[in-house]
Amino acid sequence: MTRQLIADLMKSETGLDSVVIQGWVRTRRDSKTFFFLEINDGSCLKSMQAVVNEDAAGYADSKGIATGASVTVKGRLVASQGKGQKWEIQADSVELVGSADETFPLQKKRHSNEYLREIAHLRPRTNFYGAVFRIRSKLAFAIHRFFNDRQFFYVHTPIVTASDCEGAGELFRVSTLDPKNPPLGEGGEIDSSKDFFGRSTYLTVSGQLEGETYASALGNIYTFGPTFRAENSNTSRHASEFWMIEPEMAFCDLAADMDLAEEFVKSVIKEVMESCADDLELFFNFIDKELRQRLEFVLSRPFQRVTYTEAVEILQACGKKFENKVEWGVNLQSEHERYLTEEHFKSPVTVYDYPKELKPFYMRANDDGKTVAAMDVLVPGIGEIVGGSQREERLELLLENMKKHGISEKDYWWYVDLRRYGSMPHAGFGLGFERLLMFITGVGNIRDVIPYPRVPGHAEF
RNA sequence: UGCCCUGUAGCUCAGUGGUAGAGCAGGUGACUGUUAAUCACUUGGUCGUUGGUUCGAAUCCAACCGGGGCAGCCA
Repeated sequence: MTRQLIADLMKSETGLDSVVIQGWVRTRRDSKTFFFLEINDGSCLKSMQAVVNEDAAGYADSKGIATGASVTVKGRLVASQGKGQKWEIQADSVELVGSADETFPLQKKRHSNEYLREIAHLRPRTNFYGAVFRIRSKLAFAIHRFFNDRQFFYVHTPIVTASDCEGAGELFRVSTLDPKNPPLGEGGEIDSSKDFFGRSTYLTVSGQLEGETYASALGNIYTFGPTFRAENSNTSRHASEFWMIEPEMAFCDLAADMDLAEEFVKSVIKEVMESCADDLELFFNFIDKELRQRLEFVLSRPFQRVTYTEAVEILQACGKKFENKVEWGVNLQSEHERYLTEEHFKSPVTVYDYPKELKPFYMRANDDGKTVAAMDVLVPGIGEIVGGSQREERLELLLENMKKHGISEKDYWWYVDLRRYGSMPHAGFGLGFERLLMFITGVGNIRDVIPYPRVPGHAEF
């Protein structure tokens, strides 16, 4: 007899004569001749209450069945006499599978997220983290479905890469050289040609450039995989290892790119709200009282859309004191982005057409000579969740840009080739998976939505 | 990387210069339906570390270590 999932039993229309559940004891309440067990098997937020009378098999040996232990309970699914649950199991037998002694760190009370991070191997056994990671799974699936439904192809871009991409932040080096005795070149520098790949390699910071090559063949593609940034960022929304979704569309301009980003965010939120209603209740009730309203608001209204220039004008005219001055040509700071999305528009905002000096070499120059076809989607509470652009498809302009940014044409020969052979307008964006999950759950720290978060100084587990 | 906050029992925290406390958890007992069960009793501490000030330091000061927040960088 195989175990049945509590998620399924909870939905049962009728009582059942013979059921088996296996899971972990959340709490035990003793009475003189019987006890209650609350058992969670991870299949859903709810735990199943089992009533174990003294005539149940295993009752005599049940002393070790305490919080944290794993158990098998066989019995009948019956309507509960008590309040708080529809169904409970009247146990015919109870069996201790694996005990948990009094050192088991999870107690039947609230723990701080900071404490639970230190026991990240056990925290998924709590209601909060169980819900986070069930939703994480469903969200990932919703993302694949979104693209699959629209005939996008899923491309696996490399995780080890040689492109010191975009001249952006620091990269993690990938090497098999002996750090104590690396081969040296004539100038005393490490000779990467002797390394495993015959050159310097890194963990990817983005699959975009490779994604563009596949969009230039399959049409519409997306990537969804781990991404690594070695920046010494210490904030609640940065991790050194995170997952990113990067669609890339051939024959597509910035307007359609923004349309897709907005549709994407709405669609996956809608799907998660339907498929994870129970788990989301926990966040609505205990994490953020305004969360439900905010998600429904996002679904019901179009995103606001402003150019960078308009955003600057709004910020300059709003009369609010900012720590950092707002000036055309300067990056919007967190406080500015937050003002736009949280106070001025009170909704997600897409800001587009940024000054070209602020953006990387691959973004397409606009006709005004000053801006590029870039866009960021900002959401309340988190800030930037999507960054994207239309790519520069014109060979001469791309080469010119690369020169300006000090990027070697030789290293990116294959990327430049796309502009030589059948070039076409194309666009895409990158979306931080964890940031989206934070937005949907209202969880305030990225370390609480990744099973084993990697941040500067921390790689335990 | 910069600025700020913080470290007391297994957990959450009180104690702010004069003999270390509470709730929960753990243990023992009671209880015929509990829901973070309840009730009674009970175990449990080099007050992060090192140094300094003081007759006396959990308390004041410094450094270091750990945790957190904000900013920059971005997703």
